[in-house]
Amino acid sequence: MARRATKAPPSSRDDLDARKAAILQAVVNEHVDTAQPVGSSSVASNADVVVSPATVRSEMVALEREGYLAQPHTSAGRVPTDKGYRYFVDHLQSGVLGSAQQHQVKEFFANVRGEVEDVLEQTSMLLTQLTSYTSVVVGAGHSNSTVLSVQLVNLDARHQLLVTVFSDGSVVKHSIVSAFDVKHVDVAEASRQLNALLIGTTLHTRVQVPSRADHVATLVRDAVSVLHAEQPTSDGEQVFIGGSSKVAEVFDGVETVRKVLGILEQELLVVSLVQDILDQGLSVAIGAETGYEPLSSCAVIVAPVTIDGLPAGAVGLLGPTRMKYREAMAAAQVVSQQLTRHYAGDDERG
Amino acid sequence: MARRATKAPPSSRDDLDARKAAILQAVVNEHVDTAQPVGSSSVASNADVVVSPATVRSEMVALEREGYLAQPHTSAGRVPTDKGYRYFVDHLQSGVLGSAQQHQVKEFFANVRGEVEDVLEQTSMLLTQLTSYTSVVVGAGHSNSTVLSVQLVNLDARHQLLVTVFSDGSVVKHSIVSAFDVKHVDVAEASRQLNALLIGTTLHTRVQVPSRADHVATLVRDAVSVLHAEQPTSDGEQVFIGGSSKVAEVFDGVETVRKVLGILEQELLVVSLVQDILDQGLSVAIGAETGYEPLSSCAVIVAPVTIDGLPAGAVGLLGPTRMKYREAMAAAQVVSQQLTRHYAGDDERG
DNA sequence: TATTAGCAGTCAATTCTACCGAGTGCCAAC
DNA sequence: GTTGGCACTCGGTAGAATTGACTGCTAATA
Repeated sequence: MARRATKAPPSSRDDLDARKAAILQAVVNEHVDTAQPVGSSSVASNADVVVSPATVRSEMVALEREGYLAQPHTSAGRVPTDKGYRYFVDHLQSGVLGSAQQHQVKEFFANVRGEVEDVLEQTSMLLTQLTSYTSVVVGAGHSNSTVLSVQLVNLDARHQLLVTVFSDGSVVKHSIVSAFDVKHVDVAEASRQLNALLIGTTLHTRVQVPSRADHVATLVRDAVSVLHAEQPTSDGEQVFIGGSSKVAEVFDGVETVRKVLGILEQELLVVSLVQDILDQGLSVAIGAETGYEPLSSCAVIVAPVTIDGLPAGAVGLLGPTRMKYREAMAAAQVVSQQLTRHYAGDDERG
Repeated sequence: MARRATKAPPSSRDDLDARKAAILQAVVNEHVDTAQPVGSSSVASNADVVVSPATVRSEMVALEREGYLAQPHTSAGRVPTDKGYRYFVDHLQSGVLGSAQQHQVKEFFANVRGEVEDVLEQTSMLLTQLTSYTSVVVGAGHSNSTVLSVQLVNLDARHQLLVTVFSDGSVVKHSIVSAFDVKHVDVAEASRQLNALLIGTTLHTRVQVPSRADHVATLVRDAVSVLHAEQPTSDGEQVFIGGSSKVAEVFDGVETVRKVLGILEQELLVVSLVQDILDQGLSVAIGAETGYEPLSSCAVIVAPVTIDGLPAGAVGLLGPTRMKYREAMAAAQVVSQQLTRHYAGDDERG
């Protein structure tokens, strides 16, 4: 077990000597291409590997023992494990987008207009087009935004609608059911008071609500509480998922397809999946790293989007562990950067 | 071809005598259950068919000639064609929901609160739970609604947000990019004028915009045009799709799954699919009747939702042509009725 | 000592064959 | 018109044989 290294010492626990690394990379590249287990001879024919198949074989035995490769069955080639992909990704020199794709991205961001929601949704489609993987775009919640305006509107005597505009350009509505018939003048007055109370605050800000028992005060209290109640569930993040049909293209087993779609259906879960990966400081989660068993054969690539240096969402790509990491990561990165720049107060505002 | 009928005359072009009908129904029922071609003997053992397999066989030959059944290959049983399913559906005595499911629906509608969007989304989940099929809920556009309130909000000097509240409780926002720096007082004044102009109108109403060249008038013109521009694309309908992962459960071929998911991704297309079926006065579209080739092995069940007698959306279910029509149609019908009742000005307002 | 060629062994995938059996169409009998 | 009987068809399955892409091991080599 404890063999002494001669030239390139496997310095610590997670480093392979140059030859093993080259072999591992060859295996990953080949397997991503063909979806088949790869054998020693095809590795040996790789330009970066200058030894014979026999040597490759003995190295592969070592790589398997160390958990980077696995063998589906005795007389088959090797397949990368999650750990193998992890090593591959960690030692990947970041790629660049093909020029056609770069052009496509440029063109896209030069031409998008409209509401943030539309831009984000279209961005997700763009990502899917670029990579052929399912994409996710998460828009930030308005927890950092301040209130620009609130307005109470009478739907009928018992039902009011609270419309709040935030500084990030998002608009939310909340309906209020009153226990008493509300007069128009009261709504107008409550609206006025709410504006005075809330403009400039965030959802976190504690505000002093009137404690009187009259109709207007009750309306104001109800409005504030319904607005601030939004907190716990979700911060109003928006999720846009593009190309879920790619799931059926990219995974083989129907069972896998079902499980992955089942995850994608739950938007809150997708948000926290992306968030968790970012929180761990990762840009890729492979297999079990995603934290969700149904995604054990998936890899998720994420890239944060910021506005004025603050986190403001993320873009993501979901594919099989056997995915084209270099290209996909490049795409995610470029798009997230462009998106960041697009909202850097530059010109357009959603 | 022109055979004279003795007892139950096949009155016109689309009617089968009682025996053929019984056989067709038996085939459909069996096939829906087993997903296998159905043979003469298993049909003959059905309680509603009182003849021998040999007789069944000769009838099945006739049914095949008339296009109700098909034979995958010579020595296999029969499978219903789209036409066969169509006959089956047309002559289906409407079923009722199981009591457990009825209870579930009651409970659901007794407890839902909140914004229309949330209710509709949850309704779609309910439908999926009830039937195990993918469900679609389409919320009406606000083409019939009147404007309750409009408000212009300054995001910054060059960007304004137009927030419009409709009588159906929906809120839409539109962003406006100004060619000049806008003062707050101008925004307030424009807001006032817009309210005077638009309250009570629908999106179809022609309004008289000021033709002056000053900043306020320009803002008002921009706001009106951006609001009315919404028309052509979509009426602001909302689509909620639940249980798209069921697609992978219910269809066998990965290719079919991909095609169907590809359709479901295009929300506008889903809206018009549902709308087309309703416009044809149908409640079920089978195979080619859907009008979309990728859905050729699908059936779509729809049921309209009304508010005050006016169409206000629809619920739908998408499954394989080989689907449990009775149960699914019952579910769609019950849910659409409950939804209609729920918004019949009863108590809660979204 | 590291590398390599050679070789025997393993095992999934493929092909072939035979066969079974579900189901048909036809026909003669009822 | 209905039925039982019968020969026929043909997809699906099961088993055996074959293939071939691998491996691990070992002995020779640099």
